Amino acid sequence: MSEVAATGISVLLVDDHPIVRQGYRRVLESQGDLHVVAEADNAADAYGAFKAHAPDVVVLDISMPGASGLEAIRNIRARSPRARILVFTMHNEAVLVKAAFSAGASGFVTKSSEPSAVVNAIRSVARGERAMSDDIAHVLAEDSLSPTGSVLDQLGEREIEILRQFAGGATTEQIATHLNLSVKTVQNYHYLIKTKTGARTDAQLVRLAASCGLTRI
Amino acid sequence: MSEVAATGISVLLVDDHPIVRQGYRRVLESQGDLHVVAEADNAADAYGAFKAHAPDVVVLDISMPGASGLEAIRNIRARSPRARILVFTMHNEAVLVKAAFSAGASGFVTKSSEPSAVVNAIRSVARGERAMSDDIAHVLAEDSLSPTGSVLDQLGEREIEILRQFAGGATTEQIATHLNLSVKTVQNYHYLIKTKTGARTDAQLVRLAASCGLTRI
DNA sequence: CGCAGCTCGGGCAAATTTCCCAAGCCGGAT
DNA sequence: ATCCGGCTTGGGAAATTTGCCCGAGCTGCG
Repeated sequence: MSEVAATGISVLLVDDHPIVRQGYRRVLESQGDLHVVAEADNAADAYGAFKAHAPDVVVLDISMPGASGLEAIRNIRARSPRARILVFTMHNEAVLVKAAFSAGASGFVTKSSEPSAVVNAIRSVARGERAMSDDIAHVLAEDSLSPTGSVLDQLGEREIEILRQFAGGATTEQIATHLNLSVKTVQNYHYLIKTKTGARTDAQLVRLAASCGLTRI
Repeated sequence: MSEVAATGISVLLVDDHPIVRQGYRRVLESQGDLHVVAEADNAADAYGAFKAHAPDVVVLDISMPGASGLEAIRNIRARSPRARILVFTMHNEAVLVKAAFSAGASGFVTKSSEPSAVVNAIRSVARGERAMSDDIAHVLAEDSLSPTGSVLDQLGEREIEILRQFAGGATTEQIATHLNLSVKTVQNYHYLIKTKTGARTDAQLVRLAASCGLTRI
């Protein structure tokens, strides 16, 4: 860590908005110990940039067009398990946070955070620690009744199938017919899936399903 | 206008993310002729800041919690018709663009734009010209040629705002609180939106919103 | 002026969601 | 073999939401 302080921390910035990247770059560079060595504007390029520059920390917005940011996390971590990834986004849904961590993220910071909190999170992640902003800790705490891992791992096969069809736009009756179940059973699954994933609304469920690749939009 | 060039252009930044504001500030200040004289993190404070600092240009993100950014535009313009407002957001829906201009915006630039395009737009707006980024011009052009308007064209401004928040994962109560409406009204809008768009389930609504660029997954 | 459209909300029956519960089944642990 | 735990399937009842109708205020427009 002392050598980290001496060398500084190299950062790969991944965000699809050029001016936002530029702004972050300036904020980070002004810190003295943070150096943006590369940028990427989509999930696909993120891994290439990671390979090429081996940054200490990847700062990435998971709400990007094209492939999900969660995919990018898995992609990078699968091939470089020591990668440190800090998710930096405006979303603060518990399901997303859990999905990001189980995909291999080291930290999760919202854009509502103070700049100082963001740079501190980058330093924490660079040291190998987990980091999250206060608001994220709060939503996780509220949510804190499912200690189990990946969002989809806690779902059974039937639940996943029903989630897929639901997120695809099917009505409860259609799902019941497709699967030869009673409407009541499908309703119960619907409820179960929501509680298991921590989604509070159907919209969050759809977003979750989409971010896990369960459905395409 | 020559005195504008001599004095520089004063800017009020309105965005709800502190670090994003800080980033923009640095990018703009680095131009030499642009000076950020004030910031606001919500629509309600925007007018107060405008009054206090009389900036040449207001740069404002319309996707903020609380009152709609469109409200803020109308608010400022109603009391200071000479105000120059540049909308700066990640959304690129034709309906939103048209709503912003008819609310009194002088320009509309997306965050996908190059930083140079953004600063040039600020300068154009400061000169009293209309400004928009290339992608916005493109969607407006497409929109004016399309015989069958977008699904979103049949929705009112409030409906679009509520659809955006809903698709983003907000609960009915959260939306009601954000927009200072009764829960009942939000429920009615929810229903209206469904019937107008023909969506049968909330999931279909989310997919529709996503495919129109109203929200991102 | 009148009409149309948007915004905002009340009302009320019907439907759905939210929880709690039970039973059958199956695989693994004891 | 037996028990435990998890998955699957559904019933039931209270709480909430939806579906649809309504009116009122406001604004812009012919």
